[in-house]
Amino acid sequence: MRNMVDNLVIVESPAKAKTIGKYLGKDFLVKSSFGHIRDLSKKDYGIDLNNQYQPQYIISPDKKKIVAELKKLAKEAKTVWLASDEDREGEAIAWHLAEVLKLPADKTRRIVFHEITKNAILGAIDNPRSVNQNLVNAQQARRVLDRLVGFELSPVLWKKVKPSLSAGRVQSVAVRLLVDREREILKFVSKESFRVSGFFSFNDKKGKPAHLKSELNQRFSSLEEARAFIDFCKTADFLVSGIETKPSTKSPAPPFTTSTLQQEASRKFSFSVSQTMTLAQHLYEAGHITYMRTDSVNLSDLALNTASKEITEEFGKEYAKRRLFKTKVKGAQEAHEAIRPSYMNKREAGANANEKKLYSLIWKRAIASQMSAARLEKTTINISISNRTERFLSSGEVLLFDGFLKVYMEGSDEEKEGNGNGLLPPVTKDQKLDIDNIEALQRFTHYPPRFTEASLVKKMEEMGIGRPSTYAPTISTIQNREYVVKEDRPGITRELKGIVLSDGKITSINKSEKSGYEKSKLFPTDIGMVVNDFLVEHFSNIMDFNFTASVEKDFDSIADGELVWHSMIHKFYIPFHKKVDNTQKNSQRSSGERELGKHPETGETIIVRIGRYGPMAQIGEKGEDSKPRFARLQKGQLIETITLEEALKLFNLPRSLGEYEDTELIVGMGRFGPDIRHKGSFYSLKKDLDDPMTITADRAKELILQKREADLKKIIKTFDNDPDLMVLNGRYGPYISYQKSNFRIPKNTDPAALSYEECKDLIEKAPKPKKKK
DNA sequence: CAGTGAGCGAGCTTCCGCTTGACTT
Repeated sequence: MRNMVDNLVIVESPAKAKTIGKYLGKDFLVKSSFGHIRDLSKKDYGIDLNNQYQPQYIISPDKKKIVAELKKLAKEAKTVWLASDEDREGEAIAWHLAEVLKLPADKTRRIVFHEITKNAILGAIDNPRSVNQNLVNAQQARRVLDRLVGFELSPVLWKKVKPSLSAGRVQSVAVRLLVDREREILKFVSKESFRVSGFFSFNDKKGKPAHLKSELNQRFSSLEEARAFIDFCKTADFLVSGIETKPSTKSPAPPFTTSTLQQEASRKFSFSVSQTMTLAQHLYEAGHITYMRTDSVNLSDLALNTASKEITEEFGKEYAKRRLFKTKVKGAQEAHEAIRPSYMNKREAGANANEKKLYSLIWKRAIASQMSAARLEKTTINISISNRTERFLSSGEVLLFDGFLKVYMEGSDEEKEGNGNGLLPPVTKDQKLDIDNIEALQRFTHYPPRFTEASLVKKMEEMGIGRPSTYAPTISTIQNREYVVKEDRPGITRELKGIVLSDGKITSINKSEKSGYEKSKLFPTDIGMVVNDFLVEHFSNIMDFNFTASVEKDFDSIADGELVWHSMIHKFYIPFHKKVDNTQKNSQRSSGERELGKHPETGETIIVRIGRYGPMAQIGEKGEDSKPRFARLQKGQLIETITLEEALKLFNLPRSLGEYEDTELIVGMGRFGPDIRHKGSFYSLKKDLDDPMTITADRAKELILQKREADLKKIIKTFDNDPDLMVLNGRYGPYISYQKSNFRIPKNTDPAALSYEECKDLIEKAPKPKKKK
């Protein structure tokens, strides 16, 4: 048995516990609580509405074991150090620990540190305090408010829209951002203009021919205007009227926070936010990086010093520059450092290719943040046109000193357009220029971009909605609820009108551009839109983008001891609950129903709406002797935008493709999208490849044969005496399939060698399936 | 899991923020 240890330190994360344990030595035992240990009970909201909103806490089931262990250790220890994070949630964790472990005040110390360095931790031990009850109360208010909002709003949706839906302070506003943006895009009308580019030639001082590319400082709104201008150019003189050089500098971005890491990993590697977090978690647990859920851009002195040393050694003294960054984010709590390598001189780490990529990104960003600014020189050449006020401009940028750009350049969400980089040819002032050609080309304004997971996180962070620990889960939730889908969508190729002046003649040119291609973008669904509109109509205060900011102000007042937390909740809850009640009783069911028009032949009304199984179109109504007909909407079609013609087409399904193997082949829209039905089996069409409206019988047969072959490959073993039992190969390896249920095979078992009896035995002994939808 | 588009009515769903694994078919 181990000797009792005098000092028990409790932190939130086990990886942190390990590191701190090393710094504190053998008089201290460092353990972790694995985050919160208690939460509100789910019964009756877990809140006593008649008694000042008293929270009803229960130990979370998955924390029972750790709580029992901590209880025992706390009893044995002389002093218990509560070292959870220094923010609202961390303070609450410390308080819950003190309550649950029944810690007497005289043997309990609350300590905090923002960085995991020996000095910071020893300093914290020297400066203990007690639990700050005001801050705890601010957290309780936050928790109770979120529970009340979520658990009162969601049931309204179950009744008025669809079961199992959800609403909440954070997720509903996230969806609203997407719906609002989608509507902006839907009503967007792109404007055309004509951009004029001039290509000139001249002989430089040595008489060598050189070329200069430039752009007119004005666009024309029609091809006619552009043509008139270019026509004028035929006889005009072009002269370099000015050369302007301006020095400029570019400074590095701050080191990563959770949100900026997610954005960069998305831009540079196309990682989803949850993928980024999983990789970062691994790097953290392996000791390669600091904590990955943070809103701070701060670096410890130790990190600053080692970064400076690394930069000086690697690139030279002139590349190092100590920089301190300040957060600009609303409501940042800054309990940790920025995300950085644990050891700044370690250039590579990670167990696989993706971890290595992410680590390298973190290293570059952290190192770059401590490097000198890049120095540039930007040159603009002005080209005047005789008797015209317009000018052609040509610009170039020369890098004088690369500075931080030597290691890292931040990505951008905006697509870049045009020239403006690189060296310019050696023109001199008053140089006369000859026309190579002058071209006018149609341009179209583009609608605002749809959100990616990462750009949505960025927006949420800017608005102070959600926390580093919840960005990824929130993004998952709104997709799981099917408020939003992440998809690629093909764009269109657009023909561009244009003319070109060359050799004194103007001719038409044909060019085209790809437009509107969307890669891994978030699209709101019909359900998302209907739920959003319902909530905006009935609960405009919760859906207001400033709701979180305004309650955060109240939480701050509670933390400062200026506001009693349950009074704040009461003031919110009374009118809110009244609205909930009123909406439950009086509001209409909401299905997003929209009338598209009448059937061209029968005159029946055609509507689209959300039905029990999702968005659908309906012809006619239920009457004494009339039965309505139904059809599912296809992927990418929205209730809000579908046309009568498109809706009518949906009723062409299911359709017959003739006979195959003496049985009819039918293509239709099934629960999982378009499919082929044949002999009681279903064969999914390949998305983006097959169109149910046009698919041929030959292609259908091909799909059937492919599926049959794939199924055959899945079979490892069958048994003649019992066709229900099979050993199959699945996504997670071999498994046993029996009467539509699946069973695991223990590791180190050869699936092909299993006998019938062994299989039956495994089925018998299998643990009962857990409840799942 | 492969239809259907409403209905007996029981029993369930749901929030946000802290943390990690466990484990899927």
